[in-house]
Amino acid sequence: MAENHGGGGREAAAPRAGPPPRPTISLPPRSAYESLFHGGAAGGGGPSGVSPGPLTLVSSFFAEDPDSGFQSFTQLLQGAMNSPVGAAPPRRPIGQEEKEAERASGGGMERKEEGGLGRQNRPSSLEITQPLQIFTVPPGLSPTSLLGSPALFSPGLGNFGMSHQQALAQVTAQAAQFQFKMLSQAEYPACLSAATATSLAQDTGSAINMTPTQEMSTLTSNTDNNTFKSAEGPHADRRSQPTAVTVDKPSDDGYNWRKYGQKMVKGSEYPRSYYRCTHPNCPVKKKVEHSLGGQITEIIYKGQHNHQRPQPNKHAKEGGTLSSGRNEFNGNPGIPANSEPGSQVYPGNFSRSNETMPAPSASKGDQEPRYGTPEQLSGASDSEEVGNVELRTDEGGDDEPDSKRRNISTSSQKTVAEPRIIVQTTSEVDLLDDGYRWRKYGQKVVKGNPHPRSYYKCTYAGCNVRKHIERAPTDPMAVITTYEGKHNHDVPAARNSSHNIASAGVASHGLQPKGQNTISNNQTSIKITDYRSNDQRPVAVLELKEEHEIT
DNA sequence: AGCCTTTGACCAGCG
DNA sequence: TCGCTGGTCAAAGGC
Repeated sequence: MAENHGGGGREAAAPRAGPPPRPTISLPPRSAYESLFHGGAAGGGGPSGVSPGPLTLVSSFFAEDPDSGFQSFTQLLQGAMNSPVGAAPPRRPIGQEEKEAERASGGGMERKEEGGLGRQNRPSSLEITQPLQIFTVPPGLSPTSLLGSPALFSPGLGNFGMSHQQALAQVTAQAAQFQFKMLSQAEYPACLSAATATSLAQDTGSAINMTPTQEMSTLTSNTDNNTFKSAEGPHADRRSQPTAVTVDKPSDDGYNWRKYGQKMVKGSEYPRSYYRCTHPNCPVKKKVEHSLGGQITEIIYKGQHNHQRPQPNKHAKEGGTLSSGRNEFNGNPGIPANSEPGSQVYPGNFSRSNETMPAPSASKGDQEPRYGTPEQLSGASDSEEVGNVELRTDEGGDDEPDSKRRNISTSSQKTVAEPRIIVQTTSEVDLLDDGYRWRKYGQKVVKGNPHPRSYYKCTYAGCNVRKHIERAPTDPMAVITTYEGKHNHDVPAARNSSHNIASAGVASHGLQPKGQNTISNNQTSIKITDYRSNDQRPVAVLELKEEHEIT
């Protein structure tokens, strides 16, 4: 094994400064999510006539579910804080998180069902019919101030200290969790592990327009604290056992990969291998970090497969691994060809057989869902894998450091028990692609938020539309996008026609800021978006518009 | 023969 | 400009 791939000692493995612990998002009971997506009459149909105040509207947006213990947005947030699922307090001091993680680690990575995963009744319909909610911010109240206002997110319920970023993180986390629960409980046996559910969700993602994958990350972030309790039930005991990653064939994810490089990376004691999909013209690559023992410590996927997963050939040379079931979770998780760009991290416990994780299948339609059959689900459960899933976002640019931090924190500190699988897109711009072309002209790090807020200008000549993007401190996939101005041109054809499915996906979900064209120059549109969805569709969107007169 | 891995070298981005 | 670093190339060899 080449130690220093680059040779010449160029890749000195100087230990990197301790990474900031990963922020975690605690999750509320799923009912909150149902509230979110089943917003009833008040929010569902959109207010007609009188435009309600932000708080009113948002509250109605998140309420109305009879099953929900939370009747308002505020309560939703409150629920997040008190959620037994997200046992970790929302804004727990970082140090405490680590301590808890250590403590839990010592206790054996136990994961038990707690408070709801797989237990609560689920509505049968997973369809998100909630239209994009838009409300008008009264003049004089800027979106920023609105978002930053404790009153918006925690009126009267004791959460006044919460910043909008924190609230955003929680909201998105809740939305994500909602998805997961919906799927794992409504669609799958209670014993279905999180990863399994994810896989299934991915298979069914087109139908339900969302997948739980992202919330897995969220859930897994709790896993770091070992607060995530899987629905494994009797298998929980097994989880308490140290789970060494035994995925020694990182390419066994259903796709064919060719290794094209390996090198030591700074900050990691393990070599990193580079693979690319062997399918012609498929841009997908993945990076795999191994421990010296061959255990995978991290897998980072980048790009989207533009083809279906190769049909399994049980008589092929890899039949041995196939016979035990591929580690589908290792497959480019949820990166079907038509998924929007985005990034997810899928750290998780790999089963002892390392091949049992069902994975999202890129294939749909006529192709039988290999990865989602009840048989597989049971198999997955029996194999004790999954359940420990942490979804993190990782985009090329700004989040790269975060990825590295995770790498250190989990791989080094948690040994190699939980490889993280990351799906990485190429850039923040891609992630937030709205069809237009943007040039980044600045970014700024805001105190309290490890993710810089980035500023973009429309590159079209004469167009002065700008947008800036801010990520929730706890979850970079939770994004606040603020548009300023109105495009004086159409969406560039190239982007429209072929850029990526992201645009289409976003557009189809109301994220494509079509409204932008209707936004006057003196209008600001803010979107709070959680892109954490396996098909890269937003799982939660809150759009605010600020209109103010030009005097 | 074709595909894969290995591995030294090169390149580009960034501070 | 320079050094560091991550990512990639491509020749060589193995299966």
